Amino acid sequence: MKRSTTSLLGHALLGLLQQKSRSGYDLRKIFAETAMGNYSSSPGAIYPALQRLEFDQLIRGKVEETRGMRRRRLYGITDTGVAELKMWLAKPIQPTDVQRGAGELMLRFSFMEDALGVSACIYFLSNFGAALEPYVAELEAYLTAQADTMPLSGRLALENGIRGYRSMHDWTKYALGVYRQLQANSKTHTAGTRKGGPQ
Amino acid sequence: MKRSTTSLLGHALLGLLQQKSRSGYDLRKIFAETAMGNYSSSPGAIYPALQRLEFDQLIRGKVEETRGMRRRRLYGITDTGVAELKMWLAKPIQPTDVQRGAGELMLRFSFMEDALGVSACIYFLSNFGAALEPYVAELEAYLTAQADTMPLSGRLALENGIRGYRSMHDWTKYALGVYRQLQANSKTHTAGTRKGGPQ
DNA sequence: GTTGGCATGTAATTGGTTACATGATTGG
DNA sequence: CCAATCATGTAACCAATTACATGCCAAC
Repeated sequence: MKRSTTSLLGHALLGLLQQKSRSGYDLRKIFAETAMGNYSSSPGAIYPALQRLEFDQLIRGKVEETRGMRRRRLYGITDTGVAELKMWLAKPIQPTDVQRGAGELMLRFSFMEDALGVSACIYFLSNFGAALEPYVAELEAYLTAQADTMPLSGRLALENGIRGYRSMHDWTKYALGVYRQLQANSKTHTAGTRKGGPQ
Repeated sequence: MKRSTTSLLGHALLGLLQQKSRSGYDLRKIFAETAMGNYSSSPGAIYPALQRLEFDQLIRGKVEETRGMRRRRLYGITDTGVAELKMWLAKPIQPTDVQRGAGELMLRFSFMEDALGVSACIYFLSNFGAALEPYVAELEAYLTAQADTMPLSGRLALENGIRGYRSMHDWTKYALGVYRQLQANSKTHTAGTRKGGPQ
């Protein structure tokens, strides 16, 4: 057993463990109860994934004894794990990433600020927007070209896709604005306004 | 080998084969080149899936000889296949369907008109909208409750999700309008305007 | 003292990814 | 004839789903 690659779920776990140490159960609850509902959450997925990450030395588990609690294994990220996470986060955006629904890109973005900082987020967002534009254009071209050969429900489904990607594109602009303002603020008053900003 | 369940890819193939008979290569091209890019398209996925469908008698393949073309196996859907497809399309919408990103729901909708007719589409769209509303509300509640405990990029990612679902909700209303109008038209002039409608 | 939720795991099966292999046919 | 593309497949590997199993601790 040599192991080397890390799956999408593995990276999601890495990202969460970089925020703070957690147990497998904590992680399952996050996937089950929070807005990250689009990931597995079943024990048969989480625990093996954690074992793989630990085998690869990306995380390390310690049985959290004492404290009157049930025995639970707390996982923390290692330096190697942080490095792997950063590499994953910093990967350039490929066209296929956006074709496949952009779910992985959004996951990466949600961990990005803590791991890579604000300027990396800005860079990512502008690349993301630039990747969305031609893709939306392509979908629209396909729609106008093929509209009369496809069934109405197929056409409407495609229109939904276009709307979704356009909304995502709008969002990149909005998020860029938020980050640019945050960057400007941190330059004017040298230290203040971490977390929250104006209103 | 008994087989009985059909995967998502299998249902996508069934839906496409219900429109018309196609070869494995045709199907691969559709996944690779059209807006259905969020499905596999690799030969290692398509051909085994077709074999499973044929084993289950949901489709039937015939080598299309003659015609000066290379040998290719044309698959057509069977009556059993149509029945399975209709069952899948008619399944009630579960909350998990929308949490998981609604991709499967949109796939079902895109095949729905041909297989189940306009009134089924209307029924589906109104249920879809009804399922989206509380989910959007839940996400928004989570955002306002947790906004200050999450990193900014996480918060923004969540906002993107909310925007996406809201756009989908708007779309269900738009699509409902299109179908209602189509239904009204087909009642006034008893026969006309199949495929295309006004304009 | 037993029910129910916390917490961790494993085994069987299945399906997808990647990569490779092969042949036929058309176009230059 | 050679390259590209059409067209179909297979094999190794891996990860996720489902379902099951277990054991602790708290509360009633």
